Amino acid sequence: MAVTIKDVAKLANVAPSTVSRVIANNPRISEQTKRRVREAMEYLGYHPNYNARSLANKSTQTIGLVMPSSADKVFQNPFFPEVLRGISTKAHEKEYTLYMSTGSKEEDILEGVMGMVHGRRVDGIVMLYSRIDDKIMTFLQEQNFPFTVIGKPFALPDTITHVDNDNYRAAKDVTEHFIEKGHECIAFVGGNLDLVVTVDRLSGYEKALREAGIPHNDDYVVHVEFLKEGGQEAVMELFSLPKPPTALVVVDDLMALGIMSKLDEIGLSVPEDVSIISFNNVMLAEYASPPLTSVDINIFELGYEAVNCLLEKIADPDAENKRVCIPHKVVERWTVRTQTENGIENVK
Amino acid sequence: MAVTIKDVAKLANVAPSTVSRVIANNPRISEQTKRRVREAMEYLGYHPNYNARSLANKSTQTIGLVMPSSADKVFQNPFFPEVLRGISTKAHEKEYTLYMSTGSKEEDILEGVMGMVHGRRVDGIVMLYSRIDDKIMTFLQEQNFPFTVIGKPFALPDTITHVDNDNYRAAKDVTEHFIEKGHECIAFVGGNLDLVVTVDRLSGYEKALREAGIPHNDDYVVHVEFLKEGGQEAVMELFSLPKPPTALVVVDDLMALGIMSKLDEIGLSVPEDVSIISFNNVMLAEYASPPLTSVDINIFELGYEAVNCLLEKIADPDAENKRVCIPHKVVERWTVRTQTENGIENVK
DNA sequence: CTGAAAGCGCTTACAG
DNA sequence: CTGAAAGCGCTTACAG
Repeated sequence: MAVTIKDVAKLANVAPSTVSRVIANNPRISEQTKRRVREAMEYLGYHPNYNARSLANKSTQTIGLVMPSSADKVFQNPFFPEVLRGISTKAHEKEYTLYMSTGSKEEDILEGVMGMVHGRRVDGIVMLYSRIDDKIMTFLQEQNFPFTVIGKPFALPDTITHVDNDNYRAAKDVTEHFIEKGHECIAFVGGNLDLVVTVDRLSGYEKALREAGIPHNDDYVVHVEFLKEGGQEAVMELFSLPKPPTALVVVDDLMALGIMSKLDEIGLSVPEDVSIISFNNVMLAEYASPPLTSVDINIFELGYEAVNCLLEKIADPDAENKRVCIPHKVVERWTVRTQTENGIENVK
Repeated sequence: MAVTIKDVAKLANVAPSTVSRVIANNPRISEQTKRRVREAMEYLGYHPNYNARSLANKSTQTIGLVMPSSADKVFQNPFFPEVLRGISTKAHEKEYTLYMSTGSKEEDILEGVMGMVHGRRVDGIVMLYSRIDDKIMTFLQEQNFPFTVIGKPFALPDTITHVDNDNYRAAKDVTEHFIEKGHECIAFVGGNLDLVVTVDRLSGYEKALREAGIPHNDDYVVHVEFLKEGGQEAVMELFSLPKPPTALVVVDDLMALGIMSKLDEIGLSVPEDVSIISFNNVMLAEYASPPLTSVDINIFELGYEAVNCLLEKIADPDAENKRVCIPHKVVERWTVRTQTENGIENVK
């Protein structure tokens, strides 16, 4: 069997409890015995058994991650590696480790999450997405288990600590940007309406139009599954309209790529015929042709802060729930042009 | 405190050991008491504590994942969500859960892995990449800890169970495909030479050339970091050559996208001026303009099989190490054309 | 500053 | 078919 605290204790001529204390670096142990014990640990190649530790002190030093269903198209979005990077970074800093949900149906994932919390496998959970009426979120809240969500919880956002962008504001900015450039036929291509981020961005878009006195046109709002296939559908719908839009607010970079590829196919060019701004500013945006103007939502930061908040919550479960807002910034590249009565004026 | 096996035992009027047995569905317990115990569990809302269980029976039902450094560009490759999907699927089937490495320097990751194995946090590990002289792989092997790698271990591949494509063959196929189409100036754009996959594909490429009697040209082999930036560098190098290539074997789809975008910039068109075949057949390949001809390496399957093998290994640690080879298939789209003395013949 | 003891919540021979 | 007991490897009051 592996070497245990007892073996170390014996060799160092102390009690197991003393060994435990030097592991915890308890200040009440003399430097001398600490040294002796440490030598023994070194010599024997001792490593603590985390299961035993967790069982004894009721803390696991690990946080659970709830991803969207791996069957879901969203899962493929480069958003996830990037949030993961943020999450992983903060977790590593604080010496927490990561536990991942599995399963491809919501039921299965929920079961897994129940296992995490009831089985005491994790100290807290971060949800990497936020959708309306999510059973997992509901469960976590019922259990009063420490958790944090990336995105805005739809119901009772004040009850749940979350980190999000101001997606309403961001979409409004983007839409206003188009308006300033002279566009009036501005369409919104949204993703799954279950995703809170979609509804927030849609309201921002609508608000900007209203403020500018541009009548809302139902035909200009289309919702498709995230990702590229969706982009293509969107093009079919929008550009068979009698009066197609000249500018597109697209909720996701990948979708925008899909749109651009389809546009190309039907002989329309970006930005000459249609301008596009999308969201996320994923690496790919820069390498599209032409490079995509996109809203950088600081994905890394979203992940980083989400575990930061979670850790605070674990340390003090009764602390007030908070909302942290990660700033966004539109990164201008080459998919927006000024709209004039007839034809190209300049490309910006 | 949470409800434990003792509470259930008391309510059901049996010994804790009996409860434990009905949880394990031990056939020696009568159906009657099983029912009684289950009712008690249901009534009390009992859930087993996994830490206690793991401690007692020395098995965690979880597998550890070693990802490349999150700081590494490779991490962003859509390859990873897709392997993860395969991994997650098989793990879920067998009721295993997933544990993830964190950290961005190799040192840190190694430390994390040491924690996993020594701390008995996982029953086995799958490495999601394979690079030359990898400390983590060496460690795992020294410890004789059950693990499996996706890709081919560089040293002593017979000693380590792994699942891989026949990358040598695949690259050879692709190169021969170009040769059949009349190309002679065929370049190879590889990734990081530390990655075993790069060296395998390079040899396949070289072999095909040799067999066809095409002299090897050092200038036609360039290595850059995976992903898009790399693609752009590659273009600069290759197309400032006195005699630039007419066909490109590109080791990764994203890199190919970068290449295409750069080619576009300098006024060369695909496939008219240069043909491209890349690897992975990631979703994006289909939506490039023009859609990329790419080698589908069955990423999902790689992940799925990797955990399958791992589970076998955990069940029988002394079983022979094996290599499973996942088939590949080139998916023809629109980036390859037949090369003639002068100009376009047909696009295929 | 250190030790003896109890306990964390399970599982698993051993007995009957 | 079921129970009593020991044990998995730690931690943490309690005492001194």
